[in-house]
Amino acid sequence: MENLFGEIIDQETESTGFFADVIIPVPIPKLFTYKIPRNLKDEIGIGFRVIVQFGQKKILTGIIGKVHQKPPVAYDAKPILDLLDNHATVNPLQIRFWAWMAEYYCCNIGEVMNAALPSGLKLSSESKIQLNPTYDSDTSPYPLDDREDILLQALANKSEMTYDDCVSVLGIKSIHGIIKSLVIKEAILVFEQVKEKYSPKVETRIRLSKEYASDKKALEGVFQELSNKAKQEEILLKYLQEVPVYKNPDLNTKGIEKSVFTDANLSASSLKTLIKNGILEEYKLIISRFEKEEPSEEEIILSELQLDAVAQIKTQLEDKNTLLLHGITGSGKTEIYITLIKEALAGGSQVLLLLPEIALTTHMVGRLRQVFGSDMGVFHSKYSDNERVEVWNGVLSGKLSFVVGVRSSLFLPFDSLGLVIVDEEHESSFKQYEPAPRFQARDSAIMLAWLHQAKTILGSATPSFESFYNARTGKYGYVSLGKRYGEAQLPEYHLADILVDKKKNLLKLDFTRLLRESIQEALKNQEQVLIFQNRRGYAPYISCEDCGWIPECEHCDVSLTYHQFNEEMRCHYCGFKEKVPSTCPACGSNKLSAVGLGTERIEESISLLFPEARVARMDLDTTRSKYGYQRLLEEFGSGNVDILVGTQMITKGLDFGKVTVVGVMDADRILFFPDFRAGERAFQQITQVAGRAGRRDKKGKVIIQTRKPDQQIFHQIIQGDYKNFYIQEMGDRQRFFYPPFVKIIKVTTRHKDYKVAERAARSLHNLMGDIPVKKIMLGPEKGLIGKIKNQFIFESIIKIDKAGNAQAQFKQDLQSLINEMVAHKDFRSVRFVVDVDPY
DNA sequence: AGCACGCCGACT
DNA sequence: GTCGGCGTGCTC
Repeated sequence: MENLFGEIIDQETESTGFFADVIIPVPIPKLFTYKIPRNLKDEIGIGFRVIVQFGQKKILTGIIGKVHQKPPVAYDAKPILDLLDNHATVNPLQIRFWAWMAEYYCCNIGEVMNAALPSGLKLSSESKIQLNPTYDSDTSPYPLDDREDILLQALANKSEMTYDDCVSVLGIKSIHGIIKSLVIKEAILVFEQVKEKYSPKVETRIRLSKEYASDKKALEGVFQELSNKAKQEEILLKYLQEVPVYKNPDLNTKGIEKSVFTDANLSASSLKTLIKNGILEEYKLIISRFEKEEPSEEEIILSELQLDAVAQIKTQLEDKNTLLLHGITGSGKTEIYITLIKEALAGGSQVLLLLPEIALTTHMVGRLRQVFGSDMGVFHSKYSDNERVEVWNGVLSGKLSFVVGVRSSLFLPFDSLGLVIVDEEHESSFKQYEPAPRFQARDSAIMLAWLHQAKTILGSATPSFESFYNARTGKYGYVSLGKRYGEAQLPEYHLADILVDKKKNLLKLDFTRLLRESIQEALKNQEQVLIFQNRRGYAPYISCEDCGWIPECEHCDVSLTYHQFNEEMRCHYCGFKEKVPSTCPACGSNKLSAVGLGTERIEESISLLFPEARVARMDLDTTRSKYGYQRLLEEFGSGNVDILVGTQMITKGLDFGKVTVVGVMDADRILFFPDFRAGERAFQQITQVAGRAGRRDKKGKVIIQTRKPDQQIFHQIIQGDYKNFYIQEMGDRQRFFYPPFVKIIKVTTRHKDYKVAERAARSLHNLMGDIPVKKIMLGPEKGLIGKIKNQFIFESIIKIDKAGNAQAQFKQDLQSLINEMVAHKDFRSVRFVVDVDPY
């Protein structure tokens, strides 16, 4: 600013200038301040999507977090490049929710934004190159080398190329230097192409041109002209048949889908001619990806028990914000939910129902769809991005005031929630582990409800200890639904001792005699059987019978999982795979055998033991596709399958009357998992899968295979004695300082060098010890899996006093410790991950 | 997280 | 000699 005049002007623009603190989807713990161009000043506000440049070249979508007039002092703010919408995409309540989540779960708000916005609402930018129009190879003073020449010639045929295109044209991977050199030689230009990813679904429709639609005479004239053009006449007749415009000219506005003609095998070229001659016209209509369905008028009839529960829920929610609805499987929770949802909607509030992923394809959603029709949004993890954006926009526009969805539906743009329901609240899949934000959706839902001054209902047949504890201490309301709905009775449990059968030589392919006989009987009676084993694949690993050699992953500290179907061994942590060797690489023996049990192997065993039975398997591998799960369910429901083998998945939502036998292959595998929650989970999983047995007219049979049948937990499961199990386990939790008596934070340290990882973990651990907060620290220890993807892993567990703000205090100090550590030159490349309430 | 800048080994 | 490895510093 050399002249005075310029300086004055500059100061004036600065003092009256507007700035925006923008949330950027990058893991950096702050907002970034951009200048708001004068012409956008009046159109912009909190929650608007904007395009900004970040760094040298990246173009990103940001969300306005704050608008102010304070110019930054230390740097020059870049301008906001553009505004994407004329409305806020994210509301202020959401921004508060993001900020809370970032703080509570120790991550950056940008990471929350990344998880929250469907990627269809985030622009992507891609670097592309084009020919410099002023470039002329004949007059250019710079000679090109071979590669540059090849690239330039490839570019001559196209208007633009991406970096990836260049890589494939040249067949080498480092193209940056070549591009840079071409830019210097003024042969090409580099630019950033920004594209909106969401595209609405468009339907091509056909209608009569205006002049014929309302004018019968004119239309008759057309028919006369077409009298010798049979194909065109046929099309026109077809149209009039579908859309009787002469009866009601208004019908013409919507016309019909173009596909009607092609489906009827009418000539496409004649249709084209009619359009060209202006008799018909073609137009595009933006349509919804979701089919319209009318809500039913049907009245929900509640049993006396259910009515009573609804009344209790309402009374208790008068002075409690959160309530636990404890109802065993099949106790009719769905109807209770429907009643409460209807009432909340009638009062003008929005409603969110969270379900675990695997429960989302089951009959409950079907039932809700029947009742609420397309007024209900469904938010799936298997939905495409476009579908997600449509649900988002549906909520934003107020068209959808009720959404059923997985944990990420917490982020939808609700502005007036009245009720949040978390069903199957004990499910561990409500916790997100990777990537950040590592949030617990059930807990976050309670926070979200609080922000909206809404009520939360947690539903479960086997509540998490946290929730049950909160209910018993009066923090939450509590309503219990004791009886099974209808006539169904509790199943009959049997413990089958694997070791005893093995000694007596009665164990065949891992099936005890009791289980085999029970299956046989069910098959005879044409009843169905469920076999539960919470491990997919064929077998956990392969081992050499002679020397005990076990194949391990080269990059991770785990054994490779054996997949029989392609004779491959795979690492479930990094994806490394290898063919099964024919002989043991350690001793040369050819006695390599699979050890352990996966669903795939059980399926195989069943077809050997019961060759006449029709077997199916339900696990992650057989339900990957969008409708895979549903297809299997239908198959089983229709009776085309006698025995269904599966993981966790079969414990949810299977609601068929013909299952009389449920087998738990290996209860010990759940029970002896090295984790304080193992008992709780075993109780939940076994109870859940047992709940699938026996309905209406017949008592079911549940056979639990174990090597230690005399454990108390089995008797509590058999009695359905959740409360006593709880009281006993809680004694241990209190004695050994586990949740819900303390808050747990897990700090993971990762580095490719074992020594560095260990030293960094130790240093941080010691520093954490000095944080003045009441706590117990464990570790740092080598992770349960000591190495993943060539990174060595150490973990510290910190159990923090629940009282006061000890946890908040600790997290704050921890953050600055980590910053200190990372600033130290020895630990610069060490990764520290904080997981709050890791479970 | 990406990405640019900057300083040391094995190759046309 | 250079290409290209990844250490380190920054992003409004």
